[in-house]
Amino acid sequence: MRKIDTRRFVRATRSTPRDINRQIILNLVREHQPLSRADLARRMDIGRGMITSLVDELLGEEAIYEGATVDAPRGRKPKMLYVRTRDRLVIGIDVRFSSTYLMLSDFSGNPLVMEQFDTVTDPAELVTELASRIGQMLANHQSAGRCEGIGLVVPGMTDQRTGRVLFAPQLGWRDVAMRDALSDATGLPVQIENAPIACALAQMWLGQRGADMPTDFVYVTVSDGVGAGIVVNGEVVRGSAYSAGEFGHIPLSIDGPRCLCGSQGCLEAFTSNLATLSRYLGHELSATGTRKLLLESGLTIMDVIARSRAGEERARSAIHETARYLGIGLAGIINALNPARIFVGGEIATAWSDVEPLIREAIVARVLTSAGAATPIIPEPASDHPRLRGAAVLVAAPTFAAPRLA
Amino acid sequence: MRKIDTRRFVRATRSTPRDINRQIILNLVREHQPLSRADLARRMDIGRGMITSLVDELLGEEAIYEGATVDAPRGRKPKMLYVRTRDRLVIGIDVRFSSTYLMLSDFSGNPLVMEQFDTVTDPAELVTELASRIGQMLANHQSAGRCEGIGLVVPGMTDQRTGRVLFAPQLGWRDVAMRDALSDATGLPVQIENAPIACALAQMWLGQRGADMPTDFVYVTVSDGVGAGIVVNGEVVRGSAYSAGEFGHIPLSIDGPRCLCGSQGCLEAFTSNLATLSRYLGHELSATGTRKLLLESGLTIMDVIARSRAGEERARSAIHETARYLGIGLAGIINALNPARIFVGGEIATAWSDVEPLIREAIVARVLTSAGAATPIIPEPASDHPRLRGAAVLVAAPTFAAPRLA
DNA sequence: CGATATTGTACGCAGAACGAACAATATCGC
DNA sequence: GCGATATTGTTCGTTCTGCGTACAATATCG
Repeated sequence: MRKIDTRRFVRATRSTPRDINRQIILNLVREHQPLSRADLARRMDIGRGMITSLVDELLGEEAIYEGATVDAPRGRKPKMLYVRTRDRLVIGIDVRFSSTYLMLSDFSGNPLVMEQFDTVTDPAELVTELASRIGQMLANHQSAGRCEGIGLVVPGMTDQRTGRVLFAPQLGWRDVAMRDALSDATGLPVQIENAPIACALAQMWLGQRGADMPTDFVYVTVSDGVGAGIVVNGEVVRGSAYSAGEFGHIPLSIDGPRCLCGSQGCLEAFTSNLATLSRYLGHELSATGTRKLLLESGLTIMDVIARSRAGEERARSAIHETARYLGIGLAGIINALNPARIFVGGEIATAWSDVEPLIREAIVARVLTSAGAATPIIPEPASDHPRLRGAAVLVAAPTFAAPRLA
Repeated sequence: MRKIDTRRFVRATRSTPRDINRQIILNLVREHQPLSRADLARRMDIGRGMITSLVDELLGEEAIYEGATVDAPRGRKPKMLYVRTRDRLVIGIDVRFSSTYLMLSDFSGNPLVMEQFDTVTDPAELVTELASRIGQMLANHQSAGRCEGIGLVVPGMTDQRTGRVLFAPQLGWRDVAMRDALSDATGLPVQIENAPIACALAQMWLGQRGADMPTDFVYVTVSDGVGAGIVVNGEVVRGSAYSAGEFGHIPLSIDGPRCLCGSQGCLEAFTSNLATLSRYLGHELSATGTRKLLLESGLTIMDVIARSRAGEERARSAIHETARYLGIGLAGIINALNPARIFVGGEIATAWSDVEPLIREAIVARVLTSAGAATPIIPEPASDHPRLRGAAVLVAAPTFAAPRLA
């Protein structure tokens, strides 16, 4: 039950039903392909004539294509329909603290090439570097299809409307007009998005087909910081000032360790990779000190995970403590939002069999309802490149999204 | 950008544009009345002919009515349109731990009568008592209009679909089919809802007209428990198992005081009325002990607030500590969801001038962004009867809601 | 080889948006 | 006082499009 916003509603016109049904067909084909026209008519409870007309429109726009006629037990054999994704290309970009990742993929997020280079933190220089690499990449794969846009994922708050990065502490960016800069440099449309939200979008649009993706879920990313992409009622939560999902800074223990944000006892101060590392090193977390120490020791979170698996007690205990605190944080999410699923991304996903029981234990101890305590927690390894897949979705999804109405 | 759910979509038919535009007109009149047909045509960017046709339909259904023709500086004088709410009645019911409140109101939530009686915790007996009182109430006000339904608000988790109260700890209810029982006993349609969500709905539909109600806000209720009604993208968050909004049980301090839920250091264990009272009494919070103690002493939270305002130091400090912890909890909400506003309901709203600075201080200390730290926190006194207004909305709002589509 | 089943297309009807013309009702300039 | 102008609300013909029916195409089965 939604209230109509009387200041910015979208009224219906004569072509509204057509737009809606066209989009439904497109999505049905996308998720249940191959489908014949008759299949669509049955699923939509509509005449086959109507389907013919709408499918012709989609075929004309080359949004879908007709495959081979297929065998049937009786009667005329149907011609199957498929969405056209293979030759519609997207550039996905994932800017991270140390490295920037670049991917050329199709509309389904299947990668054609991937590149990686050291992040240039100056925005103008980064745009130049990106534009040159993108030009090269597209030139090398001209035959694969036409590139329809660029999806740029940054570790920070973004404003979709203006295309600006509002604040990205890891890169030292504040109010940078990245979308227009990159768009001007490449001549391609650019979409920008915050990393955890991009991961959530990737799950929403590219998550396991067949099984149904719920309309309420949360994607928690644990890396240098801790963030969340929240999906409620099938839509992403951006917040009124684009800062929703800063999940790392909910309080866990008000007189806990000092957090890099300046506050105290934030979830992030217990469970971020930096927190785990400083716990392992027996060192207090601090903005300058910890990074310096890590740079000197050359130690990464993957090392600690490896040592833990190899049986080193100190590493094991550092990881386990992180898991316990993460479980407490997830319990808070479950009590507050009751999502159908929680995805956990980041390096900790590679040690899942070790940490999962501890996370679950903390959840069971703190979640009010038994249904909530059983919420599936699903790890997503970095090898799936969720951020880059999310970047691709930024460009591809608007084609398939429901029309905004009323 | 919403993804279409390919399993339960709603396809458009020939009458879909009409349904949508009809509903937009209804809402425009509701929120900006009085409006003429020509006003509507301008606001909707549509021909006046179309408006005539749609308005005739609404007039036929008696959803709106035509008022007097009004003066204009030039030309033909317009006939103004108004929504019909005065003679469409609703029974609102608010079941609480000790008392149950009953209200007969119109579709705008304006009360005609209010009653109050001691809560009967046995569901069957309560239904009998309610049915008898409702029958009497409607008989006494037959001339005021027709009653179109009952809105029932309970302190616990509810399932809209089946009309069952899943769990209401204060009443000791578990899986009780309240909707059907009350509907059978009264012959009226019944809607049930959880208390904080009902308060949020009341704000959404009946909040200050003129000023625009944001599409993202949170209503936090602080009474015996602490709960939240969350509104995101203009829709209420119910959660995948109907348990969203249990905000009282997010962790504040993992080795804090024991909470009645069995866990430790929940927000509720710091800021509920029971927590404040036991802090004032210098007593530890416990499920049986605290209630017993309060029953013996006869002390209520309003007493403590009164003593605090009168200058009693121990009361002042108990209230102030509650305010500080509440601020930390609200900071967590702001970091996680970034709502445009937060409403705070419950007895603490009556001491707002005392607690507001402390709440704000805690928020400023813990919220990441300056925009977030400035989030308006708005108290709503119990005298506004938010739960009962929410109950009325449960029945009235579906008439005005946007049609579900795609 | 006709009966039956199924897919996809063609076509006529009807519902509704759209736009233009028109009737109703007022003020203003002269 | 009267025509020019402005504004509101209605009517009506056009056009788009959903919807149902009929039909063509294509296959299997008895």
